[in-house]
Amino acid sequence: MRLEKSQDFTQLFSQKCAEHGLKITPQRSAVCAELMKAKDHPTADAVYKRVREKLPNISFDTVYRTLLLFTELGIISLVEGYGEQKRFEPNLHQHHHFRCVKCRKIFDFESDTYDQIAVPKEARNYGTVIHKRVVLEGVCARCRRT
Amino acid sequence: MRLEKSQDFTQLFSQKCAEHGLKITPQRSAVCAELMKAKDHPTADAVYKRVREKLPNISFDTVYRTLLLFTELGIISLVEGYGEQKRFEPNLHQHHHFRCVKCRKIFDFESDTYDQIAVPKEARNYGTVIHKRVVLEGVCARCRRT
DNA sequence: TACTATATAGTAATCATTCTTATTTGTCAA
DNA sequence: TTGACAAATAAGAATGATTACTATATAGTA
Ligand SMILES: [Mn+2]
Ligand SMILES: [Mn+2]
Ligand SMILES: [Zn+2]
Ligand SMILES: [Zn+2]
Repeated sequence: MRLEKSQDFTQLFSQKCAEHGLKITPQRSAVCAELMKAKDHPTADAVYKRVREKLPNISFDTVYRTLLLFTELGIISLVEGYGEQKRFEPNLHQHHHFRCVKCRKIFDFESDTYDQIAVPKEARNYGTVIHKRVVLEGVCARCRRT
Repeated sequence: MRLEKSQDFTQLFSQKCAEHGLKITPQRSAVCAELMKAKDHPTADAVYKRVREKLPNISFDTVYRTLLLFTELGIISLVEGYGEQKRFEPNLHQHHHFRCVKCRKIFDFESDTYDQIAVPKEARNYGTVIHKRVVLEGVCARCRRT
């Protein structure tokens, strides 16, 4: 039985909180709910704006801390960038990215071929590989048109 | 005839400056010289400290602006990071990275196999791919020991 | 050499991120 | 159900990287 993505997320959240003795607060639940819905790779500020629709009194600090906490717990992760604002990755499934160099949007795609690429000896000598990710950079269809 | 890497760099620098009508100043030359020597992926501050050995009066601002200028001109590029300080990439040759999640060092390696991986249709639909890069993340040999 | 657009140094402003502190709240044992 | 208390929050200040400003200096050119 494959869990729904949303159940997946909420479960992971509760489980990780329990594991680490962390409290389940309305703020954390709200951030979790927003991440669950997110189809993009939002900045902390973007998440803050979205969560405020539900919890108008939540502070930016709490959202930010919560995002870092979730990253720490492995509920989400960080997307590689170029020294700009942090962008968060709510998509837990192994996947790869197409990045538009103009509008900076990041598109997800999955590829068994990419997942299975062998690690060259030269790289293996550097250390133990935990994640493999392919980054494709270019100009997205929308930006190409303009 | 294959150019030496250093000639490569200096030539590219002069050529790009000429192309864009930019002046060749001692500051720019010094930054260029440091980048040429760099074996790592230095931050702006690291470059600043190194250049000051040669030009004690150079300002951080000038170094920073010069690094951004060089990036713009394609003499160097930026390394993908996680919302920390910008790190610059003086290695122009097509290559890939092993990143240590503990010490944050970034190791270069080359791989024809990686260079030639095909772009999946799903990714092609997003836009035109310009660069392909594989990012391997893990724990480097040194950090594994401790 | 003299001219002029460009570049620089020094410094201030901005913006993301992190820290501090007083107050509030979730959890749990009684 | 209640009270104690560790943990979490809001608000705002501090930090640190990045960017903008401006008076002065200089590379390139005739
Ligand atoms: Mn993604
Ligand atoms: Mn590199
Ligand atoms: Zn785009
Ligand atoms: Zn390491």
